Parts: sequence; structure tokens; C-alpha cells
Amino acid sequence: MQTKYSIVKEAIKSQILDGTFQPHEKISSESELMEEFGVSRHTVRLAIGDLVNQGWLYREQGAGTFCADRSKNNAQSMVEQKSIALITTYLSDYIFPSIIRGAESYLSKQGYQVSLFSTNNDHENERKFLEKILTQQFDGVIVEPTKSAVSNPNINYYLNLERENIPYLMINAYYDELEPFHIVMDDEKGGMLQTEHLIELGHTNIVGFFKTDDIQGTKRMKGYLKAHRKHAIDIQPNNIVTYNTVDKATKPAAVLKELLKEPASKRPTAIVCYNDELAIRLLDILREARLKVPEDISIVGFDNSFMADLTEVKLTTVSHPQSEMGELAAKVILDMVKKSKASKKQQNMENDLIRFEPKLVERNSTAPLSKKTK
Amino acid sequence: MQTKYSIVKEAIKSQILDGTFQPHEKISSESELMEEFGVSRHTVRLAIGDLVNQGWLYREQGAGTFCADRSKNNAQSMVEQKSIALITTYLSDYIFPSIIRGAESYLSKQGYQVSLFSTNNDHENERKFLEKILTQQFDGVIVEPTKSAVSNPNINYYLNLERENIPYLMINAYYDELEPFHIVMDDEKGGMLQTEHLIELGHTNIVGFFKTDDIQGTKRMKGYLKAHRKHAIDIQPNNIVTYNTVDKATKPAAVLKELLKEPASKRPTAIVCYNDELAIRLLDILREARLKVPEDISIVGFDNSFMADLTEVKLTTVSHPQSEMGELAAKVILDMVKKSKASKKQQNMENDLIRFEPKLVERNSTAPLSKKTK
DNA sequence: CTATAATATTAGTACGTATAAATTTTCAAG
DNA sequence: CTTGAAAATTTATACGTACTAATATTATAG
Repeated sequence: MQTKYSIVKEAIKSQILDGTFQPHEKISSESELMEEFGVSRHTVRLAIGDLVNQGWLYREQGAGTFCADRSKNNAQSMVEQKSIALITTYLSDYIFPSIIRGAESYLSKQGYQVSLFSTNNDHENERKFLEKILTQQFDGVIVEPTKSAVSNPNINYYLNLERENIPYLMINAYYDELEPFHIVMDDEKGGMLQTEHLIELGHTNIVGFFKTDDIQGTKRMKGYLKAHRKHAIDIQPNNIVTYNTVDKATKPAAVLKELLKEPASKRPTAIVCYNDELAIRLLDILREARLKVPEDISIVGFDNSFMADLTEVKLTTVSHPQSEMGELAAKVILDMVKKSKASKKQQNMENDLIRFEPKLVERNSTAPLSKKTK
Repeated sequence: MQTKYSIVKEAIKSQILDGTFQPHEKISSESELMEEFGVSRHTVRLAIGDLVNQGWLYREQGAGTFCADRSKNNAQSMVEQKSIALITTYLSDYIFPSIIRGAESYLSKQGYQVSLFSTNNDHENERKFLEKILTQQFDGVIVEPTKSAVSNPNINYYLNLERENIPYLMINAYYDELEPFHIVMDDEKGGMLQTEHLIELGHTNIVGFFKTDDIQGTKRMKGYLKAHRKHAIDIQPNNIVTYNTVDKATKPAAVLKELLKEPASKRPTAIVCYNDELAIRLLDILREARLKVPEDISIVGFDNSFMADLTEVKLTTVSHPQSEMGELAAKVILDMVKKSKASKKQQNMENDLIRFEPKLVERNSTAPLSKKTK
């Protein structure tokens, strides 16, 4: 070994081995090494390059070159995996494909591979997937939580992710027991927007349908209540309808049919829906009951999904970032991955959430309260 | 990846993956690569250096640079992955989420993990994903082909999959140049069903819209033509409209608007659509033109997607197995994986395709030709 | 004191040149 | 045809310059 670069290489390696450089400690910069050894920068870079490839050092542009932590560094890290797990409740329904697309598209561009897991809103499935993720080596995990409003039996698995230094974040909702980084809508404000819009149009008898086994639903309901309180409008006892995953296909429709049997004077004049999917389904019920939207009854959706302007009556609804949210989640998780790779320590994010501002999207499903219904 | 050295790097890697360079074959010398890519020797060496470090190449001073033999290398890193790659054109649109769900759900139950890749119907993306799949170790690949009707530049990658004994199959369509196992609709028959249904209702002036850069579109068009021939009905020259991925958002709508300017006697009385998505879009145009469906004009979709009965006018359409197809694809690929693991030899499937029988789903968008339009 | 803008530092990319060392090719001598 | 020396080719080492991009530090304004 008489080449200059190998002299530099050996010298640095010695300093690592004799403990001069501790793991994650910054070594001399390239220009300092140039002077120190009296060689060109090219030679220094050659030496450092070799050591980086052999796992002795890592470099950070703008920051410096650092001693790597080779303690747990075994054969498995030889294979560059670059893969992110994406757990969602559903994957073919509603706005979820758009969210997934946003994430997949960004991660692909960054050379990452996306593995999909859909829980069908079932904790048992979620558990199985978390086990799989813990068993294999993923760089990061994006989770859309299953039944976020009820207590989650898989908390321990998430804590294990933290222990194993696998970054994760949650979108759309989050488990209250954990305090994960999460990217969500301001659902409470969204619920207020829906309701206030109707109140401003003169409606006072407004029925609200909310799915209450996820946190979005409970927050949107909170917004609905808040809007009533703010405008000092009493809520009729039957006007809050809650449902959940198991009865979502039957209960809201049945309840609405019941409500429509009331005399016209007592009948609600407007409907706040948990989401567009429900709104579209309720539109069918209204059509069957020969009620015109928005003349006879107004209806507001949530999420501004593709469904909203597919129908004859274009839905007034609340915006949801969808693919934008997916993309942001992808960006953030890669950022977390990068940081966790660098420091091998769990990071505390400065701010532990990103909240999207909801906006009302006005279309044709809402109108001022007409006199004739009175 | 837009740096010069990474361009060189990727180019060389591609040539290894597509089989241009066989193991132990000498690749171009540094000076040749300099000319070839118009870069400096330093840049070439950077690229080669990386590839050497990653085990793609090895260098011999004075002799040249050679393609490494990675075959026995990856045997050691066999970690019982149990993962299947799923390449689709789109993932958030239309019926694709359902297909993906069908596959994901089955594969998950079998303990496999699903990695998603969406090409956005772009060959370049398809190539990148195939490279990734060849680089890592997947047990099998399900492909929904990109632009299946035009000649595919990535044939070599598929041949390399065969060479490396990674089973793959195609759904929805297939590349003619290869003869892969594929699971498809009988699209030609589907096109016939659409058209014959209208002919039986008395229509003779039927315009057909077909997307012709995928094989489904060309086959459905074939069915449309066949139905006309069978019933000895001449096709008006303007009644065949073809479009493709790039102009799908504009051309069909524009052409229909033109056609509707014709006097009522010459105007088409029925429309055959490539799929439901297009049918829904054309419904909007018809609504704007104050034409009633199905009284004034009949329209038939294809795929029986969720869109078909979301609108006021429920679409008559042709069934598509969707999630069922995805699930079948999953079953078949696992079968192929099992066989290839057992025999370590490429299998010839007894029958190399599965074809779903299309069925007409009658709803409210088609009606007998009314007298008043004559 | 805090937030922000400007500056400095550090690694990354890319061009150039020159010479050394190992291997292959060529060609002439035997 | 074989051998061996010379020439050509090819990778390896090493110097230089210039600019870019990311990060860290410092100075400044509020």
C-alpha cells in the first residue's frame, strides 16, 4: 500500500479503530485532510469514497463526513432495500386510491418501492401487517389508521416500530394513545363549514349523519355541534345520526327514510353528511321519495371526491387534499427515514402534525331555505 | 437522477439487465464510453466506480471492465421474501382499484406482500419498474400492460424475467410479441354485445368511440365492426372514432359535439363507448345538448364500473370481473411461483390464457329507436 | 430575544491534464 | 509456428480548476 490515497485511507481507518473518531462524530473536512496529508482533494475524495463504500464513514452534503456506526451493521444492510409500507383501511374505495396514488407516485420517483396493505378497517388485519413490517426490513411506514376513534389493541406494535427505529406517520386520522406525527384535515372546522353554510342559507332543521368509529367522524360531528351553538340554534334530538363501519350500508338510509315520513313542517330541510359517498347514497333515497335537491332539501357532502360532480346534482362539499396529502406523506416519511438513517436515534419532530385547511366547494346541492316548505 | 454520471450508470445497468451484457463479457472501454456519452473520463469512472461497488461490474487493469456474475451472489441473500410485484397503468382511476384490491386481498391472505408500481401508461416508467423488479428478488409479477396495442420497447426485460425464472402474467391485455400467460376479457365479444344490443333495438346509425393504443380498444372495435357485418349494416364513415391516451380528455367530447350539429335525420341514434368512464363524460355532453337519454339517443358503456349506476341515468354496459380478475391473477401467479420454485425450470402452462365471458348489463341508457327521431 | 437574510463552509458534480501499471495486440526474429 | 520485444490499449493514480447544492453559522432587523 504505497499509493497516496491508500495512505490517507489507512490513516483514517486507524483513527476510527483506535477510537479517535466515535460513531456519528464529524471527521476532518476534505480541505483539512488535503492540508494534513499534503494531497489533492481528488485523492482525499478517493480515500473517503472507498471508506464510505466499505461502511466506515458516511457523508452529508453541506455538513461534513462522519464516522459510521458499524455496531449493528451486518450483512442485511448490504442490500439496498428502499421500500416503504403503506397501510390503509380501504384501497379501492372512494378517495383512498387518490391518496395512494399521490404517495406511490412520489415514492417511485425517489426510487422507493411501495408495499400495500389494506386492513378493511379491521384491527386483526392491521396487527398482521404490522407484524410483517416488523419482521422484514422497511425503511418507513405510512398508516391510515383503522377505527381511529376506538381504542387500538395494536399500540404495542407501533411502540415497537419506534424501538426498532422504523419511522412511521399517520394520515387522515391518528390514535390518541400514541402521539405520532400525523397529516390530517381540520375535520372539526370542516364540519363547521358544512353546517354554517346551511345555517347561512336559512336552514335550522339540519340532520347530521356521522360515522363515529373513526376520529374524522367524531370531529366533524363536533364541528356540526359547534356551528349550532355559535348561532344559538337548538338541535332536534333526532337530528344527530351516528353509524359505524358495520352498519354503514343500512342504518343511515333507513334512518333518513324514517325522518322523511314526518310531516313536511317537521321534516329536516337540510342534511350534513359524513362524506360524499354517503351523500350520494342519500341522494338516491331522496330521489325515490320524490324530493328535489336542492329545492326541497339541501345536502352537503365531505371530501370533494370524484363522485361529487359525477351525478346530475353536483354536490356542495368540503375539499380534501387527497393525492396532495399522499404526496406530502411520502415526502415527510422520506425525510424521517433520512434523519433516522443519519442519527440512528429516534427523532422528535419539531411540530408533530400538519393540518390541511378545509374549504367549502359550492355546487348545486344546497339552496336557501324556500318558503313553500314552511 | 439527472447528473451525467448517473445517466451513464443507469444506461450501463440497463444494458446489463436487458441482457446486452452477459456475465464476464467485456463492456466498452472508458474512452469509448467517453465518446458514446460525450462526457469526460472522470465522469465515466465515477459511474463505473459506483457500479463496481454495487457489484454490477468488475475491473481488470489493462484488460477492461466486465459484467459481473450476480447469479450466485443473490443466492446468499435469499431471505424468503414472499412478495409479488403488481404493475398497473393507473392505480387510482376507474376499475383499477378494484382489480388491485382483488389481488391484494388474496395475496395478503396467503402471507404475500404486494408491491405496487403504476406506469401512468408510460413505457419509460414500465422499464424503470422492470429494472427494479429484476434487481430485487420478487417471487412473481402481475402486469397490466402499458399501451398494449403498440409495439413494446421493454420486451427484453420480460425475456430476462423468464431467464431469471421469475414468473409473470398479464391481465386485461398482453403484448403480442411475447406470449405470456394472460387473463383477459373477451373484448371482441364484448364489443359485439354492445353493438348487437343496439342493433336489436332498431338502431342502425351507431357511432363507436374506441381507445386504440391498447389492445382492449382495438378488440372492442373489431367486435363493433363484426356486429355490423353480421347484420349487414353499413357503417357511416364518420361513425368510427379512435383516440388514445394523450387526447382522451379532449378528442371524443369534441367529435361528439361535431356529430350532434348534424340534422336530426343524419345524427347517430346510439353510441358505443370504449368504457363507462367515457360514457359518463359523453352523457354530460348530451345533457348540455339537451338530448334525453335514452329517449333521444342510446348509449352503452363497458366494464360495469361503479360509475355505471351512480348517475341519474343508469348505464347499460358490459360486465367486467374487476376484483374477481385481480383475485384470479393472484391465484394463478402463486400457482406459477409454486411450480417454478419446485422445478427450477420455466414452465409451459398447458393453456396460456384465461378468458372471461362478457355479459350485457341492461339498465336505462338504451331504448328502442323511437319514431319521432326519424 | 427571535426570526430572517446573508455569508461561509462542506460535500457533489464535472471538466481538464499527466503519468503509471497492467494487459493485450502486433510484429519481427528465430 | 513459436517466442519475445515493442507498441497500443486500458485501467489506476494523481494533480489541477470551476461551479453547484446542501447545510451551518453569523449578522441583522424587528
